[in-house]
Amino acid sequence: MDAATDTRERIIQAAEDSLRRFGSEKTNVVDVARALGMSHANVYRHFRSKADLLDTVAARWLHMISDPLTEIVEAKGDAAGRLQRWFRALFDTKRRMVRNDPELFATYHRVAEASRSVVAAHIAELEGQIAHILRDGVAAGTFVTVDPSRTASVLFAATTAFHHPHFVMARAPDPGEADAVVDLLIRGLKSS
Amino acid sequence: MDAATDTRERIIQAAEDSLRRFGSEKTNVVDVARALGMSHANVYRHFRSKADLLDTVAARWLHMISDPLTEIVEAKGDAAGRLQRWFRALFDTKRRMVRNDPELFATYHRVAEASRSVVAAHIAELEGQIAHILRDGVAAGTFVTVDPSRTASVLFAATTAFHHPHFVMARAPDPGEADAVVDLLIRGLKSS
DNA sequence: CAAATTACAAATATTGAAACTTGTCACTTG
DNA sequence: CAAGTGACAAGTTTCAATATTTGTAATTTG
Repeated sequence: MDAATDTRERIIQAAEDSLRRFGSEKTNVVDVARALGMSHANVYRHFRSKADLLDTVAARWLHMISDPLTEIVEAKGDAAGRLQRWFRALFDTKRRMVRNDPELFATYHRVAEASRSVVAAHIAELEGQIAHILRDGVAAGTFVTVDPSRTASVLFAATTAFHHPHFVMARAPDPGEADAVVDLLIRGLKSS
Repeated sequence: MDAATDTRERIIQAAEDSLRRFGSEKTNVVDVARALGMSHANVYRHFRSKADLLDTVAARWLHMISDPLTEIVEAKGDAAGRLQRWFRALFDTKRRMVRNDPELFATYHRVAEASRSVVAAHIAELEGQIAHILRDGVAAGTFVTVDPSRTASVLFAATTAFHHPHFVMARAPDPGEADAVVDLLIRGLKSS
């Protein structure tokens, strides 16, 4: 890792610290720089803007959600079962994050919301994972799907109430109901 | 209609006027009273609090959404088709309201959000309507549902992205995708 | 006497001057 | 000369004083 990359990394971590300790409202470039003993102008040598820095932080946070799910996507065997496990894992991660530290979750949600393109990439990543499982299921004859990519976004939309931060924060969603929705959707995917 | 009921009605309408013209932030009891040429203390003879008045206004607005749907609920014939039409009508009403006057929709949404119990009653009303169609479908052998009431709330949750004000306001939902979700759910309801 | 009012306390919101934050640029340093 | 700094303009936020709003109670009116 060269010096510039290291400094960049330290700025990102200082920003994460600031978000964790003071929240998104009170996080500013001057304080992040001061925590590292550098001038705030130097931060602007490594990031084009405050938004650029926060986009980077948001992207990392969202990867903490999507990365562990790849294990389920790449597993072998029954596509329907994997789809069910994938959704359960997603819902469970969100619920756990909110329960562990609601403040921090709300902070990161606010930061992510401000980065429309970062969120779009995250959703594309998740829908890509669903599509992957669907393709397996279609190949194995489990699902009747014609267009896995389109169906992935249909499934993602149909489970909004159980993974969207807005709802996970407002009222911890009922896992039983989440299972019932996923079961109903999977039954639909299996039926001709 | 007696005099007290009439005054109550005029206050409700003045509050609606104020919300339409000035928004929820700038609507206050003093101005509503002034618009009617009465003292604000008199408003408190007819409503226990400002929240009570706004709850009443919110309930009316929500009834403009749920009431027209009863026609579909009470129609005869194919339950699956009625369920599809019911959801289409709901999504379409929301999308139309937002498109016609986004400001006013956002205003009423904010007012309704402040009245948790009024929103809960609205959701219960809508889920009751779905359950009614489901019972017809189960009776006719179209659906395999065991518990219409529970399944109604499952369907309502699975279509959140297409009827929840938050999403309808943020990005006008794609009607094609909404149809795809409802189709998939109905296929699930039909399959054993 | 039901409907409404005036007058008031407590909570909340507005406002504008002062302080802070973002972003840039010419300049310094190892 | 790549990495960093100090000083600054423009935009935004904060804070305390001021004003408004909510809700109550004693009193008036048709």
